[in-house]
Amino acid sequence: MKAKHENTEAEILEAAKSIFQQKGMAGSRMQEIADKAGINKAMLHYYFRSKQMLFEAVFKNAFKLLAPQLKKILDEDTDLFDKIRGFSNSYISFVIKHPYLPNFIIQELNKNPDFIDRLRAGKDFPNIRKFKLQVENNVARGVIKPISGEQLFINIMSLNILPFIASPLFKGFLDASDKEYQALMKQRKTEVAEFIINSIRL
Amino acid sequence: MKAKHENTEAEILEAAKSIFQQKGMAGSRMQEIADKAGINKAMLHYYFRSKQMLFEAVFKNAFKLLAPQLKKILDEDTDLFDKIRGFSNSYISFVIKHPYLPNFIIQELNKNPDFIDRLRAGKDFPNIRKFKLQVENNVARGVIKPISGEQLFINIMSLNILPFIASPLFKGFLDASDKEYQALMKQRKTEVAEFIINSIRL
DNA sequence: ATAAGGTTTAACCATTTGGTTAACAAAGAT
DNA sequence: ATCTTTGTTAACCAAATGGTTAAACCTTAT
Repeated sequence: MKAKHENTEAEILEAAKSIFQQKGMAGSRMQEIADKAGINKAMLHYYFRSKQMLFEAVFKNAFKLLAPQLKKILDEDTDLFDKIRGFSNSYISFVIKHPYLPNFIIQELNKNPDFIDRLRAGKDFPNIRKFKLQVENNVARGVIKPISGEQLFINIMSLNILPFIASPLFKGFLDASDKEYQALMKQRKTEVAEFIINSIRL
Repeated sequence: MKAKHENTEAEILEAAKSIFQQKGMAGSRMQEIADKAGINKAMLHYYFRSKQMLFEAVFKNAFKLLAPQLKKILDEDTDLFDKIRGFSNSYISFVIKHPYLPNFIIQELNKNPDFIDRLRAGKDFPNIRKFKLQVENNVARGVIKPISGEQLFINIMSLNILPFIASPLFKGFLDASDKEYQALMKQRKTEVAEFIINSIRL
């Protein structure tokens, strides 16, 4: 074997992802990432030069995972109602796999809004154009009440994303245990889509 | 005058609020807070002992500002639909005054979920019981479709809060300028409430 | 006036932290 | 075999950072 670790770079990225997504850029320590990867701290710099560059690698990877989720709702060619149901359903599965990811992206984007420009340059950046047309078409055909694609998109995202991002706050207000809150989220898996569809259906 | 600054403690809190809410606990520097307050760094420790205690003072103040907003929807005695309209309308004004506050609370609660227990001890902690009864009553009277108070509460919060928390992300997806996004938010001031009411009204 | 009290500051301190270096190890190339 | 390249480590470094201290300052009470 050439290396003690099979794929050091990937192991660093995995550890960095875990630490960065839980503690954010400012709250994460290079030493902690190295420890988690079971690797000498100098290796982080050997492979990624600086904390900033390691962070950006993690961030881009995270965004690459999230983008396809959004593409489902923005670019697919399915019926609008099915789309809403499909997204709400699959987003929850996604969050279970990557609990810290959406919040991580939103937070670091808040602290560094110009990241979005660099992301937009990437080919797989989600675009709302097609979704807008679909909504306009459904409005014109009298299938749904008048609403702009932007507002509907924001509504769908909000109803699906915030319950996970703000779970400690909601757990507090609802006085719900982890288990109870999880049950609420499971229930939402179908209920959210119907909530949205009920609102716009004519 | 006894002091160079009229009310040093308040000035520190104001500066700390500004820095902490923008950069979070981990990303904030005591020196930066002192500079912003135009005050020697030692004063921060003189009045608040440690960064942690200064942070908790800021956090409690922030929560004290947010709680009454939620009380409006949870405890007031107005009609359900008016409540939804009233909250959506007033929340946006609140966010304009305190742009970083809701995100700040959600973030720091995520990093420190046991904060919520300490907050719950306070007298003015919002409680959903009354709202649940109101929703159940409206369902029973056939005014709205069947929905649990919890889910409706989560929906109202999500639709109102996330668009501000995730504004850089949404601006990116919608390819909207600051001005355009602000216009969308203004439009939501009334539209969100109708979106919710449309969904549940029988 | 001056003693006493809280308030403020500059200088200082110990620790943490991101980053570097020089030496070492392992594998392939010659 | 040994030279070269790549990967890895322990030790180190300078800067940043939260926190402390001792002296100075200012106001009020005596």
